[in-house]
Amino acid sequence: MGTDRRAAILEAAAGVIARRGVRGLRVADIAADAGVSTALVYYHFKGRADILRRTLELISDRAQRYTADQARTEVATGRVRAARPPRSPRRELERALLLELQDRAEVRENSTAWGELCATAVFDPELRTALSDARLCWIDALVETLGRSHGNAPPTALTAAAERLTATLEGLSTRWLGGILPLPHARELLREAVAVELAHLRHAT
Amino acid sequence: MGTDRRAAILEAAAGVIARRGVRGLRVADIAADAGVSTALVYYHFKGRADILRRTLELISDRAQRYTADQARTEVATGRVRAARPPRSPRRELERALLLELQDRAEVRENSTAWGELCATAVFDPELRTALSDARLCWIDALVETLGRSHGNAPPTALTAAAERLTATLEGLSTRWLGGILPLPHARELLREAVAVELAHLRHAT
DNA sequence: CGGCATTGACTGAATTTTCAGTTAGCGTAC
DNA sequence: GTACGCTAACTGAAAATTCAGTCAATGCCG
Repeated sequence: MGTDRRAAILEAAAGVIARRGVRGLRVADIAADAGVSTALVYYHFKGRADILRRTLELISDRAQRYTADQARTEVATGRVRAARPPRSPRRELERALLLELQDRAEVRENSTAWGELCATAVFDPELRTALSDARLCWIDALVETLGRSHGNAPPTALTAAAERLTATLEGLSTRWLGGILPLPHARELLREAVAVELAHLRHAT
Repeated sequence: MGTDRRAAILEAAAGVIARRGVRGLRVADIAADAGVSTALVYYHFKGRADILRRTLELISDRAQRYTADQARTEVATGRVRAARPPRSPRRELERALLLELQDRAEVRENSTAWGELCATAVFDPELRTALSDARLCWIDALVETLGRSHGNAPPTALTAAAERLTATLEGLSTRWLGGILPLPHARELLREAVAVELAHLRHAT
């Protein structure tokens, strides 16, 4: 276990992807970024494709961690100070989604890499399945959150809302990362999207 | 003006991008696809990067053309048979957006290439500006459509709705092309998104 | 008209660059 | 002494880009 070099290589890969994109990802760059020889990369990984796959896992784990941290925090505080007023469903939903629209380096990197991997997956069936799973999981989580506040709405309506919200989030994220939509504006649009969808759910009940 | 070879090369480039992605774009492929020597590609264009830029222009022109054709058709028929009942604002908006979600080869190709170029633009400032213009133009068109039916809503609300709808469309399109969202479902989600946003606009007035 | 110069479109065959992937071996800890 | 973590230097193939010229058309002078 003396080696965290392997992990460093993956971190570096995520960084390079965020900086130059999957298209611009060269094994030599990863190595340089990790302060390591290219040969070591091949010592630890099967090849470029393998690195990509593992990096996807890293990215998706990180995203998982965001939301997990979030949930854990809520539960913990909920338990400790039971007197805290329950967060409104709207707030809860907003927070869950806005986690992906923050100006923290980690988030930005993650979002960029995610976008790249989505784009790459269009032409790479192997990435596709993994990505598909991740997205379904993400949608399920949202549906669950929605269900807690609008459990009486038909399940298909909940799913549709979750699908639209994640799609909207991805679209906004692309624009943000593409530099044509300032972060605050993106966040505002997303908040409104949540409000709009929730209003619709209430009306549909 | 005797040469449409140059245009053929760009058409071919769009096709190759849609088929293999920007990363899989080889100049030799473009040439082969256009039935031309690779050298000719360099005769007409400065290099790979130049081709990419010009192809983005082509793609965005094509998208423009869709909507222009659409608008022209509406105006024309409106003039000729004035008795035709006016299309409901919702229908009009739906049609404009659903144009990008069709199973026609031309549309699929254009959407795929568009997605690829968006993804590329995140890392290429030169592409970025062009893309930004195209998107603003697209949003303006939507705002205008929205304004015709909800002119009394505050302009910022119209813009926000248009921004959200285009973002949602792009997100759905990505999923469709990525093969994780069947086309009919994507279309249904988009139709609902329109309904949801319009309801919100009405309420906000 | 008919020959000659010029030019733009175009090509096949190099040349150069770029990268993923390999090899041979060094140090060191056990 | 051997297994492990690691590197410098290399290879081979795939692509990008350039070169040296062909060909067909156009203009122009006599």
